[in-house]
Amino acid sequence: MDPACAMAKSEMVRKPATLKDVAALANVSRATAARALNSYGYVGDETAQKVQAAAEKLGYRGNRLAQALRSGQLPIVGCILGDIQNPFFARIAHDIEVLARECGHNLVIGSSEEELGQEISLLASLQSLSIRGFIVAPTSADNNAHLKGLIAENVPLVLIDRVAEGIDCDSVVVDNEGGARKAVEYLIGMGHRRIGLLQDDMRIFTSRERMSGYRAALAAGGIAPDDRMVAVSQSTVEHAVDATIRLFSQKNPPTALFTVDSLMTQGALLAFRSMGISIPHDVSLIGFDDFNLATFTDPQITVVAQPVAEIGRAAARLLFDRLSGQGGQPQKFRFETKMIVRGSVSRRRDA
Amino acid sequence: MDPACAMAKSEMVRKPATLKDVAALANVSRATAARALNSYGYVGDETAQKVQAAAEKLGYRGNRLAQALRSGQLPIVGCILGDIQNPFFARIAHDIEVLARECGHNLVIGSSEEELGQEISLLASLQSLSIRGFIVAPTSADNNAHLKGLIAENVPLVLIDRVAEGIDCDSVVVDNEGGARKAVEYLIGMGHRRIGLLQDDMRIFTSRERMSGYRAALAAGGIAPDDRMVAVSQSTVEHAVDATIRLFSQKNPPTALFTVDSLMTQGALLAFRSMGISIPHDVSLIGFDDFNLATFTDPQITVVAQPVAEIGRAAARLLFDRLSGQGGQPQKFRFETKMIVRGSVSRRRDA
DNA sequence: AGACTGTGTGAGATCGATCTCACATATATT
DNA sequence: AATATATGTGAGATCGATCTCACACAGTCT
Repeated sequence: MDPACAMAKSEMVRKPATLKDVAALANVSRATAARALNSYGYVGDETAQKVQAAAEKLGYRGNRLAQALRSGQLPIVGCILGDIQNPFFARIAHDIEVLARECGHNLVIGSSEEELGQEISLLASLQSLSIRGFIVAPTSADNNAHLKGLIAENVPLVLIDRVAEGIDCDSVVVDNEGGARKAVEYLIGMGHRRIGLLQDDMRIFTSRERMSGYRAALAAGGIAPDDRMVAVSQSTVEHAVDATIRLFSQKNPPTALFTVDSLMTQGALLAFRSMGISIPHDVSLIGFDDFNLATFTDPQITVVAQPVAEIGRAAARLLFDRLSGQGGQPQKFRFETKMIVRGSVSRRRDA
Repeated sequence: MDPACAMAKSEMVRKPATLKDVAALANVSRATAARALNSYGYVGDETAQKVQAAAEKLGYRGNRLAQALRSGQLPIVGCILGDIQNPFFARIAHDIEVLARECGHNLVIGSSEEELGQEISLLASLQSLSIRGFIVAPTSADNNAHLKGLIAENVPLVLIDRVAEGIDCDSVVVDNEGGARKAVEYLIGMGHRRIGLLQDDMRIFTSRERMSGYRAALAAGGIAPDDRMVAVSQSTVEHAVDATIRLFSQKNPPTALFTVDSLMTQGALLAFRSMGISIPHDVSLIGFDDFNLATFTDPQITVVAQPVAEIGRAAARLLFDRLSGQGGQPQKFRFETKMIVRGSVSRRRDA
């Protein structure tokens, strides 16, 4: 009556072969089979061949779970980023995955969605897997007991894109403050004085640093900071559109805008278009983080570019160095940014 | 002398607490502790509380590896896609991760980079993890013994974006042929007769289907297929640039181009710009798969959009339905595409 | 011959959680 | 009082791979 039952005898779930099966087929003990397959200790030539043949025949493929339980380590690394849909993180995730594969590891990925709670529970869940190490872009710069916990348990951790207070471990970030400062100084040099900032949540490390670069440049240019010039948004195109519209709907809107990441830059572009504001005629724009789209618009968008191709690789390299037992002081990389001048900033004569 | 040794006594690797530790602290057996924590079988109230307290105190967090070894299943699903950097796949990966998390699972991600070998070894490596199920965008439509192997071992598998010959399992794809056909018919309706196709490797399922829609539309329009109108490229912006340049450097270039994915569409855009070819004046363009950039260009690009927000969720839903024991015939979803007419196609009077 | 070393092998413990079973008690039913 | 049933608990097996240890035999050296 039930076809699944009819199938039961012939075609039922073919379980993967275990070492015991191999040993039985080769007429040796499990211990000997293990020695033959992992080539350690003494094994007779003939025996070794028998075991190899048996393993071959059964399609034996070890059980990494059992191995990991014994050794205490699963050859997997975890990676917790803000959002894989952000091309910046997508690139990083990709590079990490490639390097992990080269090192015989797999990659578990999780999005914190910039929520601390999510980051914590994700981390806990991965930690209980005896995962070997983590690469994390922490959501919060301050609130990081969970990261301290990792370090206390001696699990290798590399922070990426952002560092966290009181966490002493390997890290790879860029010079956010310097990059932001360069950008804003450039705007000031072009005659702008009412310079807007479209920034992300201040919990986030990069947002803080970029904000601080913005402030430093203003100060150096003798411009008083003005809260009306600053809008806060989440890092999505949609939120950035709204924030930009708010910022530019006031009486005395900025003459230039600095956006702290590429999704926000895109949001600003959309907002300007919908408001009929033209770049660079009506307003100048410069964004942190380069992105494909930046060269497709007219005019092309001037940006502060990060060495995105190096960040993921550098972080993965650091992690696998630790995993291979290298000790020593934590290494802290800070990459330089590079301003790419295109056409979205114009000189301002009045002001 | 060695600071690491000095540290050894006080601050050495704090191993996570095991059930045994909890049981010892609560003065009960492991069995009872397990019952108390997982609430099954009979446990005295007082005992249960003691155990809870002990677990709390030690920060006990079960070892998923050990649990998985016993149960035979690790609460992780695997996902093998072409390339997370492609926004289409990034979106899918993100949606799958979210749903996996809701179902108490983690996500292991791998890029096949469209290489069959990579796909096979990645799959083998994940299979030996006793991973519970897979979502795969198979590189090759024909060569799929590894997928058959999965099914033989009764590991739930959902194919996404592409199906594979002779593999009978759940799948989620879009109507590639219909979408491509609509696009090309639209071009024909606008008076074009020399219609170029920029396509991906023919191993790939979507590429085949889109090609076939292209051919069908030509045939229906009474246009003889012409190999000189077809260029093959890998699915990256860079390769697409080259291919487009080749295609449009010939004597009688196409008057319209249909590109089979968004990265190729971007490549074509760059190529046209570098060649001084203007859209839609000199050439009309329509791409498969919508993308952010499409609305930022001038003119905006007409595309055949896929319901990208539904694909990942649908696939994950299918997978978790299987994991929760639902049997029955494989379900095969095929989503409709939708043409979004923007400004990159112009009517052609001559021809 | 007796004491070595060098090879080869298997029995059994281990990793941590879970589950079955047997064995206690306590309460309820005849 | 005798039997049944409900409740609570622990000893030990299990998942699969690996590693320690003990043991067996070969050949070598005094």
